[in-house]
Amino acid sequence: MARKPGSRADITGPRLREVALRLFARDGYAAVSMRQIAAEVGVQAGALYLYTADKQSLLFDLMKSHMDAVLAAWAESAAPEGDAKLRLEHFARFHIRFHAARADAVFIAYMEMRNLTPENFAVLEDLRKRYERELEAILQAGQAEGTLNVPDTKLAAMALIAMLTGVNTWFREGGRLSRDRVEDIYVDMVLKAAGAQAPAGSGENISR
Amino acid sequence: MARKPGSRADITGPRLREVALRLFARDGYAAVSMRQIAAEVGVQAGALYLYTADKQSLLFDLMKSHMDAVLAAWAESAAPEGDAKLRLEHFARFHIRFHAARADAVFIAYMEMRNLTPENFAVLEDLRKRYERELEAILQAGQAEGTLNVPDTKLAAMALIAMLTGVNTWFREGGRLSRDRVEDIYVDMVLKAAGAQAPAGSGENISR
DNA sequence: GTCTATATTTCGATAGAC
DNA sequence: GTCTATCGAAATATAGAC
Repeated sequence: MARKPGSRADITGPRLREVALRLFARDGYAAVSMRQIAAEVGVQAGALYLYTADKQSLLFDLMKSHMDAVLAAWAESAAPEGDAKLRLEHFARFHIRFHAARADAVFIAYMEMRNLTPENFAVLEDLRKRYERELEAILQAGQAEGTLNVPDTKLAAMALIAMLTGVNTWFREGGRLSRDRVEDIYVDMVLKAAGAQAPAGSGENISR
Repeated sequence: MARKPGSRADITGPRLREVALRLFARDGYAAVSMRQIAAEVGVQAGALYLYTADKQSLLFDLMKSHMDAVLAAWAESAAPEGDAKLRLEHFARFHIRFHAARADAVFIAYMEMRNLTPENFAVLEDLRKRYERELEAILQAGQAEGTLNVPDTKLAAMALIAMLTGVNTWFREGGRLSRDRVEDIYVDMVLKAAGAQAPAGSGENISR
């Protein structure tokens, strides 16, 4: 079986990124070798260096692309204005849905921070904080309005994001609860944790 | 400077474990070499194998010891009986305090699961679930009493633990908020998220 | 653009001297 | 019990042929 001598740069580039994303998420950056990635892409290890300067740049590009995508999607998410309770619910639903659709990238984005060089770490840290501040602004507005009640907006933002991102650590499609049901339950807990006055009927099971 | 030829097994064993815990937490299991550990312990790499069968056993022992310690400390924590709200507050405070005192072990315990062999993974997974079930039992009791209100006890248990454990990702001694203040804020959010009726005065800042 | 071949390091783990 | 020395495998990355 003769090997293909032709150029396939247009598909090898994207393939490299998608394979690396999957393997880094499954086994961890440090545990995955360039040879493993190359084998799954279908090229030799040396060929990968046509598409990435080195292994570190590959990790950084994946993580930066993810954070850029999160912030861009949030900016385009048609957030409601006014009532902070509605804005908080919108944020929670956005976060859960966006992150559910990109489980591998999410996992890498917060598991592999320590494998970044200091310079790359600083860039990602800044993007992450920018996202946190979006939530914090909602909590501050709610506090000012009196529709939300959190003891400390900065701390609450981190706590709520930790809770929401935690969905990814256990949720599997086809389990006991549907994706929509899980989303509703988390939204309920987030609103309560943020001190939103319980909506009518919240003493019973939430609808659906 | 002559090298010590004598036996120091009594201190090298514990030193190995404490160095490995610190380095695994900082750089990740896969990124730390036995040579690095040996260098910090102050022995040659080969000498480590007198105290551990291999690198995998070293990781597993650290993780299992941690989970055993969590469960033992919880069992001895003098949990109150009766009112589920008080039991939930006790759990939250226990969790934050115990985990704050063992940040490295906590970090490893949930970051390095994927680096365990399947057999070792199963053992740790079981211990982790046992701990989750302690919280779930409290939530179920509160649901039955009517003092707590969560849409799904199993899911709420995971969500609350994710939120509480998240403290470790950002808290540093000497920051804007004291350890006790952070604990109070998290307890407040946990109780609210679990649907505990707000205590008198919770509309203002909590005391302290 | 992809290949083979390889330079260079470093890895986990072991053997045998003392 | 710790050392030196080392095995065999695998790592990242590069050089040069085609």
